[in-house]
Amino acid sequence: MARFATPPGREDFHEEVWDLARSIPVGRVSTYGRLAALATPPAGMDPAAYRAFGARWVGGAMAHCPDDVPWWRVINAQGKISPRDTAGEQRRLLEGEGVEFDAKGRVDLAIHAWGED
DNA sequence: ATTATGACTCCCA
DNA sequence: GTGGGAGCCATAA
Repeated sequence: MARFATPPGREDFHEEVWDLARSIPVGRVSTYGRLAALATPPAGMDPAAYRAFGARWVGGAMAHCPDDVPWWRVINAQGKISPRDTAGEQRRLLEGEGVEFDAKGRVDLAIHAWGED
């Protein structure tokens, strides 16, 4: 499996991402791209490439994160839960924290989004 | 060395 | 608002 979670020489990138994830308050959510933007991008990498793949690396980091990391508070830029086996459980966890989903199963990022403010 | 794929995002029809 | 394609990194086969 392509655990695409490692930018060139940035195994600690995971730790930074995990730390950012731990910084997400209860009842708030963030996106892969947002966390990637907050994390330190690999030097010399094209911003466009990082924008696109940084988000994937964040996803990869979440894929095998420690148990103390609130991976369920990380969703995609569409405000939806990324297709995954435990997507239903993720939604349940978020709802348990007070995060509201609309009829389309989407989170209102304007209210619950976190990462910059 | 080449091909396929991935917890993504952006752009355009 | 929805849907499909491109982007361009690293890992696995």
